[in-house]
Amino acid sequence: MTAPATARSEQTRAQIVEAALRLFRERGYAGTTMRAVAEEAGVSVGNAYYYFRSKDELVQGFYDQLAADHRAASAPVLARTTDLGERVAGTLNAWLSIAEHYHAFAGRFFAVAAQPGNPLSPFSSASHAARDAELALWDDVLAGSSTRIAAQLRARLPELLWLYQLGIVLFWVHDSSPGLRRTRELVGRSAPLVARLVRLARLPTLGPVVRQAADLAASLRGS
Amino acid sequence: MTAPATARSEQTRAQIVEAALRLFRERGYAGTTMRAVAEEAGVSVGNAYYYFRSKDELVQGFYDQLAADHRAASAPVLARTTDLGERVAGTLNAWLSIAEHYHAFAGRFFAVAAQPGNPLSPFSSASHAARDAELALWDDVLAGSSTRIAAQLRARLPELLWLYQLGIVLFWVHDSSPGLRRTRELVGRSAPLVARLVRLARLPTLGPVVRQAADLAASLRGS
DNA sequence: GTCTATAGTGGGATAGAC
DNA sequence: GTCTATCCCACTATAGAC
Repeated sequence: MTAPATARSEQTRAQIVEAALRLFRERGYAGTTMRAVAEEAGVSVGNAYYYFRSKDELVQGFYDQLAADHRAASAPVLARTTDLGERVAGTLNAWLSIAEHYHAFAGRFFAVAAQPGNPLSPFSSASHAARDAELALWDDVLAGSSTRIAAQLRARLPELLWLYQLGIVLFWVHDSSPGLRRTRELVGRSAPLVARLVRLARLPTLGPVVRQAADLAASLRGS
Repeated sequence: MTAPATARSEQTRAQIVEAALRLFRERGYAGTTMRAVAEEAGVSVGNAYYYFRSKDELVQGFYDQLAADHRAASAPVLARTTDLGERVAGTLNAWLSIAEHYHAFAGRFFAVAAQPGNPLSPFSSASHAARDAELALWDDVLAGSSTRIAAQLRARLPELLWLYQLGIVLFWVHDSSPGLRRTRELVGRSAPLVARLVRLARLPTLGPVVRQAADLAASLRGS
């Protein structure tokens, strides 16, 4: 992070991000120049680069904002029900609602974020704050549910659900159906399935598979 | 495709792709300029753009070549064994072997390919030839195996395995371990698990889950 | 440490002549 | 199909104001 802590710089930084997001929405990512962002924010180009090393990095603001909003938007559902399927679906739908506005340029954004080595990658250490927040959210989803979970699985599950979320996001990015109907449908169908699988994992017959899967999940760490 | 059919243009096109891939390997994607590609191929910049609408689109050549090579590289394993786990692992390892050379710039490449609307997206209609080839390959993997497969699942399975492959590729792209050890390990651990799950799907207890999962897979089509 | 202004480089992409 | 010339913009450099 290039984060200086003074109130003054915080404000300038926020202005720039805000201007950028507004222009991205209006003109798309490619159609928005750094000159335009700087002008819209009322700062010089050099100053914009003082806060963000590249145009790509401007979307970090979007990234951060999204992670914070997600938790807030999920709170109501998590307070309302203890059914795991509903909690999972609700958490994903909350994300879809807050991200909806940015669907048009999210593709470009996630393409940038998907690059290894890019600080915006969800796997990079620069994103670890946002990732940790999401993992904590998924832990809450589990903690408040009435479903009993196989012990082997419990520790790994927030991470697996986060990966599941990334899959949904990937689908969402490519979804051009009106009103994002297809993504909503995918959430509606997959969330109960996920909940069912978590429940099934307690079956003795499935012990070995679950163990194998848990080992696999463990070996994914530290990428 | 922008494909004119004359022998002359075919050749020019091939020259450009060849030059591009060589330079990508040597200098990486960002380090390779269109000017350099054109010069290396012995054509003008404008001419390079006549064949490829953007620098991104240049990697289509890589994409096509990879898909074709994959089938060829998989043939030996598929001829050698009928064990599903080994066939799956072998097919994935074959891909890793041929793609190894390009690992350094593959990240950039797949980031581009992940953009919706981009003709390089594995889900785009422009890539349907390469995708169909991969699906056919996965169908062969299943067809030549000794594992009996739940009927409901059989038709969807090539597609699901292709998605599984995309997941592996995504991991590979972010894998910076020496010799790509971690991806190899992931394949070694996950392939038997996949085979086991396919086998388990025949259990009567799992009927409903499998049906639900198959429905889900069916609803994914047509993205 | 925060910011402006300005001038410059390099490279992706395009227009239009041939 | 191919070229040359040109445009545009991300990004850098610099010098200085507060």
